Amino acid sequence: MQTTTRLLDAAEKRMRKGGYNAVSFRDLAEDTNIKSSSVHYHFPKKEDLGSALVLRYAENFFTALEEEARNATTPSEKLDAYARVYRTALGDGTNCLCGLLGAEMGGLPDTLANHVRSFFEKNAGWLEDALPQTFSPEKRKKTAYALLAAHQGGMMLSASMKDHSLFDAISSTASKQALATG
Amino acid sequence: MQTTTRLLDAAEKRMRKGGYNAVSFRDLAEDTNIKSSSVHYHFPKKEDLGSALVLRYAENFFTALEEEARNATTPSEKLDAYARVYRTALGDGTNCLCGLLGAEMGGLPDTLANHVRSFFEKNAGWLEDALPQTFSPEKRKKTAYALLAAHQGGMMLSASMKDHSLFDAISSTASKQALATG
DNA sequence: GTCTATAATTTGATAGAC
DNA sequence: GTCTATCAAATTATAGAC
Repeated sequence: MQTTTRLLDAAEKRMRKGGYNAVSFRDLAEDTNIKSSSVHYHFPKKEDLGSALVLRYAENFFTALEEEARNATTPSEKLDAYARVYRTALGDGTNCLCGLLGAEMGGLPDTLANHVRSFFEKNAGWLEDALPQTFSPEKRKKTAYALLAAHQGGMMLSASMKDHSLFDAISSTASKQALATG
Repeated sequence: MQTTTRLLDAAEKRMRKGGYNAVSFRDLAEDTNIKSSSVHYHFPKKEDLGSALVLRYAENFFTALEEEARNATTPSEKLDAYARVYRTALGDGTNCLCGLLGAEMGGLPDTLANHVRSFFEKNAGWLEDALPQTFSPEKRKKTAYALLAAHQGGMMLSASMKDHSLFDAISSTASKQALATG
């Protein structure tokens, strides 16, 4: 496997545990069995590493979402697909990379922060499109952000309480409510 | 004002921007015009500082919640009071301290992590009690965590998108939905 | 692409004087 | 309680050889 990929894998694993400042070039060097100076060859500045990580994460996320929602036709099915992608990302119990970085936003380099905001905006946009066309545009926007907040909050809570079933309960409750209040 | 208090104020301001690892003893020393060695007198280890900070934050939160909900009788009024406390905490646009630390949970000292979990549990407990007694206990628990997730996620999103109105929209949407689906 | 070597800075923490 | 002085370790980053 490509060294760049292995570095991003190691960085994602660490960053999703403790955040941006919990990752060091030396840690990644040890994880991948190279020297920290070699890490700088792949990512000159830490900000470069962070940006690449968020961009890859976002790309993987929306690719998975497209795949998961391929056969979904109703809003309910689409929201289920959305929930499954988050649930898969939760995986072994780590928070969403962008949820974590979003929380640390005030301490991040600008370009990195913008990539994270972009991830949220694209999430909200996808959800808006997934909601019933019978909803007004304003209602769709509000509901989309409510769903995004529920899934981000649910993932953070589930990871921090070490209780995966919490996410499922929160996700299904929020989705059901979103469609019920047509 | 007490030095300990000024230190906690400075630490909270910094930690709510960039997280646990974004706060250093030297930063706090400069903020309060003392030396970093003096900061260690008040908080021997960084973990002590973090724990004291979370405990104070939680205490202030539930004191404010009790006060805000004093005259609330209906579930709707209670949820409004809950939302107002979060909205006040959002204040100038910084995330909830426990929401941020919850996201970083995997990189925190154990005692600190437990204090954060306790904050979430108490939040959920309060919400369970606030919901209509006509709801089943299981439904109250599920709905309580959905509301907690919505407010935590809403605060994170609102702070990171620099859009305060986002929180209001998310909060009111979630509360309305929670009570509508009786 | 990876290495050795190293610089410059930051960080958590302690000893002991006042 | 606060200070000076200091330490050991960690961290981001660069120069130059292979």
